[in-house]
Amino acid sequence: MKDYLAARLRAVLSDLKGVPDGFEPELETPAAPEHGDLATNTALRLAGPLGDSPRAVAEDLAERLRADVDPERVASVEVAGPGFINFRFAEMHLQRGLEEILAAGSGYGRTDDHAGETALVEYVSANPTGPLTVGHGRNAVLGDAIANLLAHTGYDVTREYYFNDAGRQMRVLGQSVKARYEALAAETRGEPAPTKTLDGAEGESVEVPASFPDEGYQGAYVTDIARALFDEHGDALPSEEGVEPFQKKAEEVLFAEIEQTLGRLGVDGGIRMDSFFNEQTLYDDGRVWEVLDALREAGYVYDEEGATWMETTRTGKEKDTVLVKSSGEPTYRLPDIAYHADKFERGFDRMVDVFGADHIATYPDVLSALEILGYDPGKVDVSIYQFVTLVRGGEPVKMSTRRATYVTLDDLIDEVGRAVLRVDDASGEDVSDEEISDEEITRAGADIVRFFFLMRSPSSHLEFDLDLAKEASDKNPVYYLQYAHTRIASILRKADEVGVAFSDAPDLSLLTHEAEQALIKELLRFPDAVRQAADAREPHRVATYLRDVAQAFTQFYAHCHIIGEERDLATARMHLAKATQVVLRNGLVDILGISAPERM
RNA sequence: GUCCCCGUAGCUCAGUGGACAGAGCAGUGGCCUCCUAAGCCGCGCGUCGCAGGUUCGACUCCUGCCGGGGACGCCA
Repeated sequence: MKDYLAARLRAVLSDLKGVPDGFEPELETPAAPEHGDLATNTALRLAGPLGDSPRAVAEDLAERLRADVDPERVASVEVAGPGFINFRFAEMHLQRGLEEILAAGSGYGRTDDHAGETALVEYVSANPTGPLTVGHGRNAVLGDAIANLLAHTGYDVTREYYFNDAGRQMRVLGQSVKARYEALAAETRGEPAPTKTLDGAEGESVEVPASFPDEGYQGAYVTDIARALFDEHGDALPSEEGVEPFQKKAEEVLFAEIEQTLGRLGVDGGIRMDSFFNEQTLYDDGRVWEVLDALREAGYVYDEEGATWMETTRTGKEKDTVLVKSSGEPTYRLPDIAYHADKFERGFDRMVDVFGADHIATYPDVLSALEILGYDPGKVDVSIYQFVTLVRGGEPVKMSTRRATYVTLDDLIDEVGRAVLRVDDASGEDVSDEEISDEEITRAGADIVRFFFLMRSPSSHLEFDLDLAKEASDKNPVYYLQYAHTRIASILRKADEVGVAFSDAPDLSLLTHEAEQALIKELLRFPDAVRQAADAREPHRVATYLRDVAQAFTQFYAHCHIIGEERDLATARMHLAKATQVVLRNGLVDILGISAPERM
């Protein structure tokens, strides 16, 4: 409808003299229902250029539009306030819209705005140095939902995970595992293992093997990996030579864990990446050096103090940036540039990077380097999200990966899932009436975790209130949406039992109640809501929208019955309920990645 | 010091330059012989951090300041 009215406005405006070139009419859904179903500010914006008062321009435009517009779609065109033009939908438009929703089914909400275009969404991208934490969770869920949104606007989407298994971090991890392994081997031989003390969590001291790196990873998982190696190989692994076998085993174990965690974090197999891109390949095939040469040829690179620098002062930064250290080893920025160049070479029309706020200072370098290399940085969107604070009992939980004071995503899913299903945390015993499986805990936990990550704007610091998340009550906002879906499922089951059936030709004109009309209008906004969320890369807009849908539905539910009503009315209302279910399901499952249960 | 994000109801947060600023929770008052009350209907709740500016119109854009968080490395 928005598109239709925008087209009619453009047509009417083309008859007028003095309209600025490239003028695009704007249409919005007014906050107050008495201002109609859609409104435009066109007259206000054109009053100046046309040299007339806004009211007069509005009256003129409204007059022309009334003659132009299809009366089966638009019931009224009125001028109001300082010069707004308010449109009211015709009943026939609502009926047809409802039919379209039901006909489209799981395809409703999708548009072909970007049909034929490809997009790459890069997210998670955590190096395998430990389990995924709550912080990674926001990245993973946000990236996944953004990828879903882009797919809904027609993009052919590739989901990619970028990692580096050859850098300093991984070497330190390998050393950490090796130290634990050697201590384990010594202990088994009954030899004393020398130890030393490091700073651990919250100012406490931690005793570690003497060979443990000062910057080593203190998490228990490191010892688990060492133990696994010891169980496999005994103390046969060379203790004097390199860390390769330890690093390799750690990577293998941790990557398997990461994939498993991602697999839990969503409906239908969870988050599944299409591709894992190893930074190391950029070294192996020399691409890193090709990029450096190209930047040098373009005149943006110089050598000083044994290091190689990029003149980022020429691209708007305070300082120049080191690309290659005096050790001959590139900083991470150079492979980042090469990686993005590779994305361009693969021919994507649109590239989205989902990064935490700590990357905010680095990506401008990558974008300006790309521009220097002749790529269009406008094709890259960097979606920055702010950090997550986990709040338990009103107090923030402090986290550090290295010192092992993190909360893993797995633990978060488990803790929340167990709590809402009332499985006793300590014993794992069900304290509810029914047997509860691990799958159910995962689903319940993941639904809530995903929703909490997706209900806020990415630019907003996210306060994850564990106590609220663990409440299986109306306080927990995700249930409001799921409950509306469940309720519809329940009604449709019941209606079937008493013999109210869907019809090929329902009389939808019977849906005249205020609550019915409001609900239909809400449902018809879905494609536009998806489009706006996709364009902004902001999934929380879908969550906000779905809340409005659920609310419109429960109001309809409170006022309008199905069972017990006259047959034709009952049938028409069933169709409306079904259409609502379609929207809730498509939004929850296909975009937010949250389950839409049949029963609760 | 420079840069980025945030500052909206008691709390957590929505709010595409528009018409009297919204939701949930918390508070409070009603509503289950009726398709799940995980619900519905009321009530109260605001110097939209402060001060300027742009605009017919600013919570929204610009500048400055104040407060909270983060980034500024030959770490990733």
